[in-house]
Amino acid sequence: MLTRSSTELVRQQNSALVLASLRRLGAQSHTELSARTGLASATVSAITAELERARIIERLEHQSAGGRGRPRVLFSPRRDCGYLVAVRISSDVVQYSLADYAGTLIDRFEESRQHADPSTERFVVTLREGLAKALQRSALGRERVLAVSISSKGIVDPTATRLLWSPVFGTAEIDFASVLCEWSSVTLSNETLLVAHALGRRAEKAGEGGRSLAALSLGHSVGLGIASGDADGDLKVSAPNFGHMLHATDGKACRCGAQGCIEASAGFYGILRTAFEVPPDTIPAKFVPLAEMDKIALRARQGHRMSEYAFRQAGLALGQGLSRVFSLHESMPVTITGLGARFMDLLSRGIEEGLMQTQQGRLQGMPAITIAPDEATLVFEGHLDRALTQVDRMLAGERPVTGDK
Amino acid sequence: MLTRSSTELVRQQNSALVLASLRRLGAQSHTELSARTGLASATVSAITAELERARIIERLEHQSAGGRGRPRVLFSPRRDCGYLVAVRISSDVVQYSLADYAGTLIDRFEESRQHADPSTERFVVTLREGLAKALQRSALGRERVLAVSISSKGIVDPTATRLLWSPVFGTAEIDFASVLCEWSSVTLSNETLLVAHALGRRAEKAGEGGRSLAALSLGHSVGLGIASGDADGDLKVSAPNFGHMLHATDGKACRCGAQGCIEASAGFYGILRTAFEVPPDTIPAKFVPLAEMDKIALRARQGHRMSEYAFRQAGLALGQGLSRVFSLHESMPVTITGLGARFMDLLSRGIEEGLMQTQQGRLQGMPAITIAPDEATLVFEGHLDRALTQVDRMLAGERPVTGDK
DNA sequence: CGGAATTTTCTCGACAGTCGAGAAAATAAA
DNA sequence: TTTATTTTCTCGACTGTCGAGAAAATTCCG
Repeated sequence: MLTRSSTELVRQQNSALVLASLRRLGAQSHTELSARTGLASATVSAITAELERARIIERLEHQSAGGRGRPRVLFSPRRDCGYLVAVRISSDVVQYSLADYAGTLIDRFEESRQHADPSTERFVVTLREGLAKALQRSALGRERVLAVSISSKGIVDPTATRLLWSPVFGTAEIDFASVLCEWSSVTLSNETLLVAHALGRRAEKAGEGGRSLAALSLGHSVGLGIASGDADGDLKVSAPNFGHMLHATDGKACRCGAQGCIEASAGFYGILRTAFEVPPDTIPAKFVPLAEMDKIALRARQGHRMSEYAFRQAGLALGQGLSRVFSLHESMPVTITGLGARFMDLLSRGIEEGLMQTQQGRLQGMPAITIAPDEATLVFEGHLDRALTQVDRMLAGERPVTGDK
Repeated sequence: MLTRSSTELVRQQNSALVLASLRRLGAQSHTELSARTGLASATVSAITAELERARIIERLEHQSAGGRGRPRVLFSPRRDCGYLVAVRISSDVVQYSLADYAGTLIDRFEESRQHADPSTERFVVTLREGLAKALQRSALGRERVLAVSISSKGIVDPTATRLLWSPVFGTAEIDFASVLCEWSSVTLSNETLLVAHALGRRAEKAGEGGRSLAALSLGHSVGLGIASGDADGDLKVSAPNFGHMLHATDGKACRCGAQGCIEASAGFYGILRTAFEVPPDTIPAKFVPLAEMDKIALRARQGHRMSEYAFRQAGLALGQGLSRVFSLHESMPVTITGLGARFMDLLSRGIEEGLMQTQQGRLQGMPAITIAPDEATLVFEGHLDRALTQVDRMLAGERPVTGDK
């Protein structure tokens, strides 16, 4: 059943529309806003006036650039209107980034995690300390932070607050919303979902909106994010549990406890295991140093058979996995990120082989595959856009102070 | 980017809301509508008045049942307000059903298709003839038909008009919207998607809305539909290309031309091939009579090893495939329909085995599996609900005749 | 049989929002 | 200084929702 609608909702929607346009495309004048959003000029006036009164946007005094006629006055979101903290949890380190409402990075620092103790209680304590530190370093009050956006590898529940499974904490769940209840808006996202989100936005900006795309992150673990423009032109993203989807019943042990996962063949430890001819049922190493992987890759490039084979098998697992994903969605271009992207020369043959084995592969041909080495940038972009979009909606939803004139 | 909103859209949305409520839950009074939709009484008045003026709904004179106070007057959609034709294309027959706006079946007939000629041009001609016949049998004009809903097994493009691949026509595409351009609203849906849609509505009515569910149709081919309630409580359905998702690189030839598809193991021809120990690369039979399958099943139940094995392998393919789907979405209950549902006793062991091999299976346990033998009913229900929901939106969108008073 | 109680439906005025048109403002060019 | 041009702002018309209370239709009860 649909939900009921009312005139206030209309204003809320349109305010958010204006706000999002300003934030995504930068400062814009009255007329530009009107053209971009499709709203009548009068409506834009009403909305900007309200947002200005609420001190959410401000007018930049005129940039009297050429042309005759009355000069445009540009509106722009006030950067000090609020702040957001992005927290990126990875296996060895937790990175905190503070950004303002305009999306510019203000402060960033990292806290290393001790591998020895994967207790969630301990982690939550250090997380709170980290957030407190972020506030303190920039001398901000907690009420100035409008959103906390957390990311981790692993499985996130649909409400985007609970971490159901992760390589770091295993099945020990963490409900970030309740654990950080004193913070205003807490969301948790899968890391590769953020990458897909950022790539989707970039494609949108480049005028290729609406098409689906996939982000594949290769490293110690394997992650997939899918972004597709929905009917309203809104960006829909999802993060399937790709790394632990069944690849083959080959008995390769995965660190998740199951066997035959894609990661057991295509994660760093899976490649290492095959290259060194370790029995497939061996419990995988917790962590494989990148230098070790580089050595294997070097040997493979020099023609060492088993190393070459290991990468080829990894590629095959990825290719077949992608073909299965495409069967369930549709064929789409793939962008590869993560530490493992540097091995694409060794992986690509297997990937192609795996992709072309299915009906979907034959019907639609090989998808475009590109490499994006700057995963960290993409993750941060994703954090920003998701959190700020939410903030937009929140700010647009707040009714103006009545009687303030 | 979101889309702009306006007051007229609000009315449209709320009208559709009222209309959908009337159609789904039957005749309702003013107050019931107000409570159900959350709209103010005055708003309901305005909307019902408008719909009544447009001759889309009518008031049933009072059912003065018990209770004191002014008796309620029930509104109900006018059944003669419009009609819809549902066309179900299957491998050997095309079924036409004519229903009125209240969803009651008025006429139904079938036209057999000649197997010999799978040309799409010929088919389109007979399709038009079939539709004309449906009109003529009930003495209706074409303008009275508000929607034509077509279903087939196979892959449908996202705009729901083009058939991209089907077991009947292969890769010969048909764009039903352009081929039937003289009909008002033509939509094409995958058959199992309709089943999932109908099951989703049933679950919604039973108060189990919001949860995802999957429909698995077993027969000559294998189809999957997924229904899940989205954020607005609206029903989202999709039909992944499950039958031709890669199962294993076992070299079993599929009729789609690829190898190792789920259908090559779990479709009727796949089971037959294994049971009779035909080489796996044999081009599969076009059609396997149900009696033949029953014979194999009988032998399997009597302990014949190879027949038993064939069903078990089929189950395994299904179970592993489902586990992969669950990895990409989430674990969800499965309803099994189609001719093959009668073999569930033979399939279930393999299905369970396949499902429990993955992380997802372990984390979330075995999904509930139920059997729904009445696939035809479910398909028709799906046709009705999807088409009528669309009609609701269309009727609600039409502005009233001005000056008609 | 008539009035009170009760429940439902309808109506009216207030309020919120969008839109188009045209007035007002601000600048460059003539 | 005037005119042309472009942008921004303002006003009135229109549409929509909502709450409150009037009006309608029925049962209950003396």
